Formats: sequence, C-alpha cells, structure tokens
Amino acid sequence: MKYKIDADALKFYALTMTENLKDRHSPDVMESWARLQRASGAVLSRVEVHLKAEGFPPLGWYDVLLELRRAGGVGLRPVDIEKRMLLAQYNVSRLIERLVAASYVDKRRAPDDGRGVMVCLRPEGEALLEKMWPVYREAVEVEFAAHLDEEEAETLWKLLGKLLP
Amino acid sequence: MKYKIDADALKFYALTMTENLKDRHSPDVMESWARLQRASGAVLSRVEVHLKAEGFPPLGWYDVLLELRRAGGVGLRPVDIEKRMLLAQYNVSRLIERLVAASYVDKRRAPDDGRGVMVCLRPEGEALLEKMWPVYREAVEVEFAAHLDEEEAETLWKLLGKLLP
DNA sequence: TTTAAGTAGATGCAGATGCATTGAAATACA
DNA sequence: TGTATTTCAATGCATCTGCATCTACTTAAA
Repeated sequence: MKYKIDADALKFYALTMTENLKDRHSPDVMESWARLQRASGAVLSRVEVHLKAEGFPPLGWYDVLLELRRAGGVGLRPVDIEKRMLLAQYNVSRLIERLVAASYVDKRRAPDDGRGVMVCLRPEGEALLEKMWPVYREAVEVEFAAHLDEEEAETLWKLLGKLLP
Repeated sequence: MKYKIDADALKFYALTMTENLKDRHSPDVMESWARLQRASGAVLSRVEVHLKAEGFPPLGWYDVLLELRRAGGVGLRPVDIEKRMLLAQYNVSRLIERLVAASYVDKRRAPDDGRGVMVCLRPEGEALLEKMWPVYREAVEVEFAAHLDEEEAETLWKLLGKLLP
C-alpha cells in the first residue's frame, strides 16, 4: 500500500484523530440531552420539508387524523387527543379548529357530557391519511431509518421509553 | 413548547408501555421515530417548566449565550450560530434581536465581511448563564438524567449522533 | 338542594415561527 | 473587467403558540 501525504490527507488525519478522541471521551449527560434536542429537531424539520414539498399540511395534522382513525367511528374527545399526543389544551383546540375548517374532521356534541365534543374523522381526512402515508413513510425512511439498523432503532426506542412520563 | 404533562397522561403512557412490554412486540421504525418526537418534546417542555418557574427566559436563549461564551471575546456570526444550533436563518436573526433588546449580547459589524455582523456576549449575558446554570442543570437531572444510567446516556448519545447531519 | 370545586373547551392578546422576499456584499466566471 | 451567482442578514406578512381567562357543564360536599 502506498501512502501519500498532502494537505487533504493531513486534514483527514486531524479530523479522524479528533473523532477518535471524541469517541474515547465519555459524553456527560448534558451532551446526551443537548443531542436529543438537536437530533430530534433536525430530523423533524427535514421530514416536514418532504411533506411540504408535496403540498401536505404539517405532521401534527397527520398525527391527529391517525389517532382519530385508530379510535374508529365514535371519534375522540379533544381531551383524549391532548393526552395521547402530549399537546397543550389550547393547541388541540386550535388544531381541531383548523382541521374542521379544512373539512378533514367533524365536531359533534358529546352524548354523555354537555361540556364536551366528539371529534370524528371525515372521509376527506381518511383520504388525506392515505395520500400522505407514502410520502411520510419515505421521508422517515430517508431522514431517520436509513441512519440506523434494526437493532439500533429498537435500542433507541427502549431508551426513549425511559424518558416518557 | 407544545407538550404538557399531567397525571392522566402519565397513566396513559404507563399503560401503553406495559402493554408493549407484555406483547414483546418489536417496534418498527415508525414507532422509534414517533417516540423520538414524543419523548424529546415531552422532556423539553418539562425542562422549560423549571426555567419558567424561576422566571428565566426560554432554553434557546441559554443555548445561544453558551455558544457565544465558548466562542470567546470575538463572538460569533449569526450564520455560525445557525449551523451550530441547527436553527433557521430567520429564527437566529430574531433571537439575536431579542437578546440585543434584553442587553445580553452586542451586535457589531463584522471586520472582514461587509455583509455580516458579529454577535458578542455582554457581561449581563454571562451573568444570566451563571444564574440559569444551576436551575437548568437540576432540571435536566430530574427530567432526563434520572431516567438513564451513565451507559444508557452514552448509548443514546451515540445513536442520536447517527441522526445528525 | 344549594353551594363550592373541578373539568372541558374556546378565545383575546402578545409573542414566536415559517415563508417569501429584499438589499447589500462577496465570489465566480466569461 | 463587468456580469451573474451566491451568501449574509433583515423583515413584512400570515400563521401558530403560550398564557390567562371565560363560559358552560359536571361532580363533590354541606
């Protein structure tokens, strides 16, 4: 094998050494924390770019519609959406407002509670889910899954589970 | 932030986690993805609650000031802050605007580039870092670190590294 | 039953974010 | 050199979020 020393090689060497040092260095917990925020934010925004590029609404819309589909015909109370998605009450209220305006869901009076409403998926919402799914899936594949093997994804899943309430 | 935690949400998650464990179901990549978003959002909002409770500004302010301190006296270009923190350009621009208004940083003309500015930490900013640090550290300890041991935190750090650009 | 306390959901307002665009300066390039 | 392209940063505008509060209804308690 032949080695050639030039500026680029030196630069590469310096970089790898730095990387090696970084690897040996055990990151403190603040670095893990910071990276959790950076990485999840970065990947989310990249996934959202895919959706926007195809003219789709934000991911939050998809998530709500998906919960509604899982819930079946009776729909969900806003307060349930709030708990499942860990959203603030006023955000749920306004997200639903937008979904109603866009005709993706219906809002009905809750049968057993005069204060509440039931939010139900409309066929238009179901159709949106269908149309968004392949794009969403592909985006997550490219921006997230492609960087992890099966086992890593599962490890990540387990570790993140420890952080959930 | 848009995540809000309460006792019922906690119960809901405890239940779903238990079920998942019972099922011994190997999560697909979408579940890892979803959990990344849920968990990081949930923990972030809980950490922010600590800061707000003590009357401190949002975490983003701290992060920028910290980068500026690391950069030393010469300061940083907005475009560098943008890259380090993975923020959108207009968000950096406006965050700096707020930090200037709050007297935590200075904005000077960049010496070697007529288009640019240098953002420099002021003593007031340094003081804010000092005051926020114990609260921030404690918040991350309680809401994040307490749920992971040393090795788990490092594994998480490594896995998340694969997702960074 | 009457009153008090709690819960579901909406909303006014202020502040933050996203998008598109602008102006100015640097760089590329013919 | 002169023109085209790219980069840095700011901003007008619309939308979204966070906070506090409000109304309406339910539940608990006397």
